[in-house]
Amino acid sequence: MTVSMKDVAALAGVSLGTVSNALNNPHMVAPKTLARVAKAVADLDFVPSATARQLRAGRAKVIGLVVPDIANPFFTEVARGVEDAALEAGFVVILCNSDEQAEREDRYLEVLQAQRVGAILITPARQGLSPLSRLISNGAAVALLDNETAGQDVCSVSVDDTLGGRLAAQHVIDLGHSAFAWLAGPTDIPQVHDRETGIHQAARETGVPVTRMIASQMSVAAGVTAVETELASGHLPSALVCANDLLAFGAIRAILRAGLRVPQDVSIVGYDDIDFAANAAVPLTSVRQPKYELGYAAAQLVISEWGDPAAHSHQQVRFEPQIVVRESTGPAPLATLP
Amino acid sequence: MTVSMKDVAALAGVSLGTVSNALNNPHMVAPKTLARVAKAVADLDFVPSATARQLRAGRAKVIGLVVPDIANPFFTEVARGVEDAALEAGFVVILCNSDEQAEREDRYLEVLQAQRVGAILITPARQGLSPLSRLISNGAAVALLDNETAGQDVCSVSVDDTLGGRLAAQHVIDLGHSAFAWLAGPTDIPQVHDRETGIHQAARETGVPVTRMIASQMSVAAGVTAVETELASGHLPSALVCANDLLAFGAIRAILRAGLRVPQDVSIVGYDDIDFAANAAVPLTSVRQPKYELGYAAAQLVISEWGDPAAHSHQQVRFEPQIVVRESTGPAPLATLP
DNA sequence: TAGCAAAATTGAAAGGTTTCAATTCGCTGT
DNA sequence: ACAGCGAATTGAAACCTTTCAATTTTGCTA
Repeated sequence: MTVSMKDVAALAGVSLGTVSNALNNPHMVAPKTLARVAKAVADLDFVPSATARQLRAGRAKVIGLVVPDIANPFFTEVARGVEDAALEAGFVVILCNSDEQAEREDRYLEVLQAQRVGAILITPARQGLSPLSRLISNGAAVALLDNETAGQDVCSVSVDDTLGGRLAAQHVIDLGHSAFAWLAGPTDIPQVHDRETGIHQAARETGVPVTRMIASQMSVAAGVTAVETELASGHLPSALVCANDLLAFGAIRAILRAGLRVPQDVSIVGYDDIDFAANAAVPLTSVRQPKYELGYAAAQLVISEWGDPAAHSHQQVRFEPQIVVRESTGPAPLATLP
Repeated sequence: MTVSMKDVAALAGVSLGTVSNALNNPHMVAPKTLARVAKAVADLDFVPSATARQLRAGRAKVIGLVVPDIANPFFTEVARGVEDAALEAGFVVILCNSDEQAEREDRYLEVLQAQRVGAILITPARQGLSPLSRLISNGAAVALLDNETAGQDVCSVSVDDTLGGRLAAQHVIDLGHSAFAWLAGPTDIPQVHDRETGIHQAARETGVPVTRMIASQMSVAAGVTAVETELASGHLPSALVCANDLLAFGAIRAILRAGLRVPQDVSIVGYDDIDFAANAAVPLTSVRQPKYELGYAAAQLVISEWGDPAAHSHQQVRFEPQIVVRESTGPAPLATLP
């Protein structure tokens, strides 16, 4: 049913080893032999078994991509970058949604170990890389995605979230807002933490007060809930910086529903600059992260480590975010909100 | 470096075959032996090589998921369903974005063949399943995702797009709009075609005229462009049914930018009911597809075919869409638009 | 306690590739 | 014509499981 190298060898009238060389080291087989093998391959429609190759090699040209949630447009873009880099290098990507649950993450890491994957790209669900160490000692090239907490034992690719936080805060401060709120997500997410650090830095340096709200998740619905709660208590200042774009969209939704206008009454800043931000009903001012590039770079890193582990030295690649100003932010209103 | 069954066998003082049985057929090994093997497995931290298993079996517990674009929230949700079903059954998902390009699709199909994947879930970039036949004859279980054009040679899981189109059209007709427009995507996309069929059916049955616009892609940006062009020519009726939610968001954006209101001046209906639709600045009326369930069902189908190909008969599973009414649609305005 | 069936275990083959030491081939220079 | 040499090719081992026929052990019965 499935055609193997043996069939090719038989048809071409050469040995197994020669077929293998024709495929992988063409320079060491005579041109006429090469042609015969090529013809046999074509005639039989032969595609070598990656499985067998991997068994021999001990590790697979496979990248395990472990992300909290592929439904988050940020990770979707990252995944595209990873996938493109992988395809170019003949790697394949296994998709693993951890849902931020350590248990599910562990499950996947075990699966990836069983697959003997050559590389892992992960945004860990929790601090530390202990569950990864087993994989690493088994020879997998690991890189941390958008997370550099774990230090220098592995590669990491991230965006400077502290800077991003500063940029967002500085933008509303520059617009003249005399106070603003920070809509954080779950505080145990490192990215959220770093953005908050940047925001506090900017606030402290300029003396502008910042209040803090917490959304239960990084989702539109959680943003709606958080802002509606705040509106009910009547404390919302004239500008709001959100931990990501989804929360920002939720905030806009809640504000419009309350009969207020964006940006005339409240300015909103998002974070991530997802695709949709540019064309939302109210185009969103946001901190852009080079998402695709992040994924692409991360994949290249592990692919190169895979290619020559000895020559590899772990790197911490860090991208710079930038603020993209659109219609959801504007000058501070003259009067205080009701 | 990597620990194999041989190591386990040695430590437990049994043969290879016994270890294998202990792992896969525990009922046929004596309890005390089982315990010894289990202890050795635990002590050595042994995880069996999926690669070796696959080589022996001739096919891998792997699902190749080939979609046009994982960045489209529809497919993201589908992917989640596929992934969950896969994980439960001990399968792994390889992510393949075809970008609707036949060439890239072919590339991936070859990769999947090399991997000897046991199953393929695909939304084909073009009609017919000729490029798939090789995979099928190699024993892969194939199911068509959201596409049933190819007939009865394979399983398929889809949503009744014709019905969906009818529902969308009927909704605006019920609201009293005396005419409406259909914003289609690329006409060679089967789903778009079927939705259009449903729309025409409803229009014909009720005698309400429908005009047709075409967006170059199924994206927000393309929606903006298409509607702005139409607005410039001044022909936009008071209701607009869009081929998917992204186009609908683009339409809303263009309409708001033109100084019109949604739904007071123009009602907008989307299609897919992506996550974001419920919480957009203007919550979107949309035709809901059971996306997650679609993916989950499709994965179960191929997994079951994989498990017992002989007992399997190809099925065409078809889900029913339903319309979800939100704030982007309202009664027809009394006056004609300027 | 011999004899037997059932239960448990073993050992070797197979699956498709890569690798590498060993062999053969084709020439060159003498 | 032939030694010597590099180039091309071969054959077998190794990678890690699963499978299954063959063998050994166990637990009974007569």
